[in-house]
Amino acid sequence: MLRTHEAGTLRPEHVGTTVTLTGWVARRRDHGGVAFIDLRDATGIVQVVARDEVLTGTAHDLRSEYCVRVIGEVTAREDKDVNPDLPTGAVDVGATQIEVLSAAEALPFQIDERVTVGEEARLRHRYLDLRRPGANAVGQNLRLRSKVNAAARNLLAERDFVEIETPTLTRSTPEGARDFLVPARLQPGSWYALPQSPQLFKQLLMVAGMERYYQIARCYRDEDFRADRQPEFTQLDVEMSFVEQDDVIELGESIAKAVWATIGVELPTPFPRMTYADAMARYGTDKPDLRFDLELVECTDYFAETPFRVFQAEYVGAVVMPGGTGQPRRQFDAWQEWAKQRGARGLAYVTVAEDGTLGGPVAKNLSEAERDGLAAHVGAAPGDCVFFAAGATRASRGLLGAARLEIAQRVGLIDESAWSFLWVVDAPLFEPASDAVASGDVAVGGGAWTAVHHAFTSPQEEFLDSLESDPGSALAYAYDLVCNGNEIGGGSIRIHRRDIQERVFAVMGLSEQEAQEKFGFLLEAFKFGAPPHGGIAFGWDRIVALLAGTESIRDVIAFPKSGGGFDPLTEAPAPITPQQRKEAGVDAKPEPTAPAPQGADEVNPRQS
RNA sequence: GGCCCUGUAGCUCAGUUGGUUAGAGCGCCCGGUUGUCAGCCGGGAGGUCGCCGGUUCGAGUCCGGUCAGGGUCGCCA
Repeated sequence: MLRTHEAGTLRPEHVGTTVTLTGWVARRRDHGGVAFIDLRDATGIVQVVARDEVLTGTAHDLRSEYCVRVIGEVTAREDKDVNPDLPTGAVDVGATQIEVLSAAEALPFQIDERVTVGEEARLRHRYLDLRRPGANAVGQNLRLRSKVNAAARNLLAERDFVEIETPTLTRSTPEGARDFLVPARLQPGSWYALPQSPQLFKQLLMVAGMERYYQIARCYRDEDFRADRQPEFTQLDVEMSFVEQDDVIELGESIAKAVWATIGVELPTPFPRMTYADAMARYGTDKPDLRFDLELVECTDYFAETPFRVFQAEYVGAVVMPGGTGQPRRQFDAWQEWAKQRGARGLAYVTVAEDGTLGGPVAKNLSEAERDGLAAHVGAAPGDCVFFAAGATRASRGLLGAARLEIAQRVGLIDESAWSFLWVVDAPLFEPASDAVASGDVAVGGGAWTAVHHAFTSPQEEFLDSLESDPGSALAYAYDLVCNGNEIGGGSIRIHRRDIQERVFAVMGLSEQEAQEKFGFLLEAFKFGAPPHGGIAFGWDRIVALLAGTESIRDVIAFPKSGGGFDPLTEAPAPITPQQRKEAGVDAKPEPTAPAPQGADEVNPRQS
């Protein structure tokens, strides 16, 4: 070792010890005859006192972020010189020798944690960003992430789970997003896909009798990137055989418990459960934030006889903004803009004055009876205002659900220190493909119905008889884990019976032949004694971000990409040479007459 | 793909109604300083105002386009 001690660990008990330290020059205060050097390593900072005679040779002009090795004796500081802000503040290291291990040019930004630096600069020189000290620094987030990984691995190892790696060069998996593609040099014209998740492989591992599998798996999806999305991201992926929904949920709770324990939070289990239908009706979303109580109020029946045209709709709902009546007019206008940004026509509102009379543009359109009972029906107090959405059920609830969050933020209803966990269960198995098409999605099959989760999700037993006659009512053994309004995990019990799988494909309009083309290898495997199985996958980046107390998953990824999938550090993606292009077979023309290799003519309509 | 915001020194930002030589703090460079701890003092360097075009006697400032970044909706489990 090049050192005997670590800088941040020195204490008065070390006084008199001769130590050798290594680290970086965090700061230098030169007084002519004596200089004070803050020496930083991963454990913290200690002050090195260097007299003139030590600062010779290259050590003479020590500058910021020089990497150095210091030999010296730990000395106690006089009382007046103690720095209470530093864990090592009661001691100095009196240097007898300073060796420059590596010089540093002037840095593109300061390492000092108190200096704010834009994200682009930090990403371009991520290695310097990671060097920055401080509890909220990215480097600390990575250390936390490592502990979180270990906590999960420990728990899963205790329960005899097997950590298994699956291929990253593979076929497309049926997750529904666009695949990243890799040309196959040895088969020009054929391409690998990077996995969107290890879904099919982990099911194969169940057929293989591994019984309990997990993996901290990198996943790839070629979609437009958002604040919270990276083209490559990480899941804790788990699959188990011979289990029912409750078993997977119990495991999920144990994992959450173990993981949150790394930040000293003890989660009470079991977590509450809510049905998907309930979540949509009461919160307008499948991932409700329950850190505050506010709920949507169903008003369709209340306005059944309404004279107000806008409220003569399939669905009318409301959400109350406590104290909202006091908002200035332009704020109400801003709410309209906010709603329009979300694709709504607007956001109707009614104010409730202190004397109980209703105001706002909508009030006069309502019948007298409707006005009289409205505040009581929606639970609005004097001074509150009520926002309404009317129209298609799903879209209206979505708007109100978003308004609910916006209200909570503006009014300050959210307890930022709270951890609210819940399971959302009983998700529908299918959604109408028209919904999917309307929302820009493309059905996996050509039928009227498409899978909500994925095509291998098991229907609950009581809906087996009505799968074909009433697909829209069928519920699945599918469950999402929600934390503070974030979906941090989700999974399902899978179909292991061939007959049910075929019926589900049929409802989705997927022919035998198409199914064979897409998932033939899985269906083949299922012929040979597939065990009942199910699993769950956790959004690892988001979970670590929650634990680290940061908004952005970029802050918990060592080398994240910025918008457009660009890596400011390596400047990937980059052009390739003509030679690479030739070898990769990118430009290979498919033989029109040759029989298409398995799956080769699958063109995802979304790609065109 | 739609909408909104931003782009000025290495970093973080200011820049008035369109008007002389574009500023500040930090950092950097040089010199000084024997008890500092975001040291202090003196001096200095550093700018294609993202890019292209337009309006104007005159553009960092106004207009059009474009690129990049951020946010948001669409998309995405």
